[in-house]
Amino acid sequence: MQVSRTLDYAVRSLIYMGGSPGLKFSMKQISESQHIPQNYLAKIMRRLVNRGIVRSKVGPEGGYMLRKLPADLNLREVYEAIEGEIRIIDCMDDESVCALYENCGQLPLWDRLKVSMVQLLEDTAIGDMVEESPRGGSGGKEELAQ
Amino acid sequence: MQVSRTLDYAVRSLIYMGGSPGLKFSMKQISESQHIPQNYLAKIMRRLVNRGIVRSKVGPEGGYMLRKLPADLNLREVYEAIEGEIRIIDCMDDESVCALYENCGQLPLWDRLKVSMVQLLEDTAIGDMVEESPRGGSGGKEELAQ
DNA sequence: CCTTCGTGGATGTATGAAGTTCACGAAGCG
DNA sequence: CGCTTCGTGAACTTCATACATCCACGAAGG
Repeated sequence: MQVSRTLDYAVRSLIYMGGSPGLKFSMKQISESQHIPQNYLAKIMRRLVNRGIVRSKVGPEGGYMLRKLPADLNLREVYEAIEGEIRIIDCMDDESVCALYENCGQLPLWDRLKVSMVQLLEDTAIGDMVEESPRGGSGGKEELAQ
Repeated sequence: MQVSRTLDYAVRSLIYMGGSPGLKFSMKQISESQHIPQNYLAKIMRRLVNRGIVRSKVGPEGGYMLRKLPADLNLREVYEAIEGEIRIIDCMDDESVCALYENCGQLPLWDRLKVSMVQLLEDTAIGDMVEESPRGGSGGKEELAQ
């Protein structure tokens, strides 16, 4: 019942970027400042790009930009971009998994847990986390997006 | 961010036992009715025994019994017996894990998530789940404890 | 046309969950 | 007493997947 390091990396990166909204960040900038292996970060960023959370630009002066204001980007979107649909237990939406599905007393609990989790994630924006970050995400030394 | 199958097994077994409080169940009874490999169930049951959640009896006519009424056994106890202390992310109580600990904006989120999770688990008893189980846990064909 | 830098896919690795095996000893029963 | 039942404890195997690396490719700016 833990959050993956991959999600941690993604959130970290977005908080960093959210510290200077409107700026563009190279993979190197992000990976070095956030202590994330660059090649691995590349894979994570692609998921965020595919989900429309960040915009990418290739070539010299390339990098990534948030597509939304940090205050409008909630954690549920990020979670789902990285982990896929939220599910607490395998059988949750797929009764073929478990022989006891029809007679399962624990499903309601896991469902309540999921609902409260989704609620919390939805109510939290990257912007909120930027503010809770002592140094407020990135430092502002980045170049302006073209 | 999923519950382990092991925890699922533990909860299942306890719901089953909670269906007939005061009765004793052999490992075979539990493993067969709940579709859990018997040798693996043995390992799970030992954790529940060590945590004082169930009582065991060895030898012929041996088996397991709940030590509490199902209504008094909450899910947090069970969770912690199986998974250890609840933590959403590795760095949660151990700042040595992460270089960014002091400057981390996401910790408050994971902490809120943990708190709400603990709350929910604590507020749910095995007894509640027995009632939500269509057939109400075990069927009542078990022998009385001596 | 040379360099920069993200893309996409293939590949490697290591950890932990899930499951198995087995020798042991407690305890009921004849 | 001796046989059988049945949980105990530890060692061991298997397998999936999270995490990470590598590299050839192509877009784009100077």
